[in-house]
Amino acid sequence: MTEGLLHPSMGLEDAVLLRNGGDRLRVVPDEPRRDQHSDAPQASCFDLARLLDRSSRRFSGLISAELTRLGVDDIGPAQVMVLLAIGDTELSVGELLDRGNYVGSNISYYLKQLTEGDYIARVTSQRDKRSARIRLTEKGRQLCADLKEAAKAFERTFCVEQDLQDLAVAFQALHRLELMWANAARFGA
Amino acid sequence: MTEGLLHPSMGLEDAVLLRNGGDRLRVVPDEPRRDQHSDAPQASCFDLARLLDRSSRRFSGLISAELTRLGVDDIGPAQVMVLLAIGDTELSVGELLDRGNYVGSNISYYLKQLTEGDYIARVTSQRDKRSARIRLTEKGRQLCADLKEAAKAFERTFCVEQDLQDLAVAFQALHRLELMWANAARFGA
DNA sequence: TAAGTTTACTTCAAGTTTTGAAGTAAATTA
DNA sequence: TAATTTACTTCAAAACTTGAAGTAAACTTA
Repeated sequence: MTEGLLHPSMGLEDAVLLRNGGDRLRVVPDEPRRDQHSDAPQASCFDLARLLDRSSRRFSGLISAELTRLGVDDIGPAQVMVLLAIGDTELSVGELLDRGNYVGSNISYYLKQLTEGDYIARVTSQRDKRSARIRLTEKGRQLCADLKEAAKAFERTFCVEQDLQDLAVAFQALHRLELMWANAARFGA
Repeated sequence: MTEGLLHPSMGLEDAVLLRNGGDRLRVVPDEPRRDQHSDAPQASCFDLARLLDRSSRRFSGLISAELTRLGVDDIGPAQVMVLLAIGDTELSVGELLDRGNYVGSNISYYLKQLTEGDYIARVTSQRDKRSARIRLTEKGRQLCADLKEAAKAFERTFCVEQDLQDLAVAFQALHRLELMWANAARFGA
């Protein structure tokens, strides 16, 4: 049933992607090119950007729904992303900033809410008293665990092996693109 | 309790992804396993979501910078996404809604600004007078063209072949994941 | 070591964007 | 012809983002 929803024709003609020693996927042309019409629409970086945008919105929607189901109503998907970014580590605001490419004042705003909601705990670092150290509270950890459980349940129900692999593939490729965009930002495109 | 953001249970070890007749990429095991250390970080869907988020922000930043460079200051990256979503076609608000998975009132808001800035033209459909038909004006088309030119210039300068392939790969895989999330939303995960 | 600079944040006040609950008007259906 | 549905738009409140201060600790330098 998924098949019907997939829209056909998109660049990237038949190809073989193979993972080499390091951590890159390579696309190599498939033996005898079957479709010569390379007018197959090639995804531009704008197409990807729109897809990123749309996917984010979609995913946020899912998280929102799950939060509602869990009876959490003092934080939204954006704050959840921050929780997930923190994960099991204890880190400084600065590190968190880097992790999510956030703006400082913005993270401060989120952290305030998360602290008020008791999802995270902050202590002033002893080493450097300017720096705040952040970590999840039990409540925060629990919420993350619940969400992960929901995600797993969802995967078990709806995902085929293929989907999980798509996830890995998308992650890898996107990760590298992001690094490139980061460089672009540094150099001033 | 919580086992971190990376859950270590998904096997994209050495593998070959190949595109079959339809439009799916498949992963098949690679001959002699080269890297045994499968501690290669495994991405969960939350990791991907965060990456999506971060990448979007990054890309928005680039667009903002480019808009500034072009002297455009009446619209931002979000509006640009809408312009790009419209592209060369003439479509109704409803179609646009689907394209970007937007919320109705939200698109209305964007369209208002884009109309005021003379980037798009809207005419009431003759067939169905409730429906507005949208298309880019010359100004809108020009802006899109300028941005695409900038993107190409950027690609020429910074991208290696690999990057372009990452783009295609990320697009494909993410596209399918998005469809899955869309289904999840329909079925109520 | 006093003075200046940088770092690591936080706060605040404007904006901007998003949401959701109406509202409007044209099409459809009963 | 009276509901109902569809295709939007509007509005106001909430959420979010930005950028310009502000604070205080750490570091540099004269």
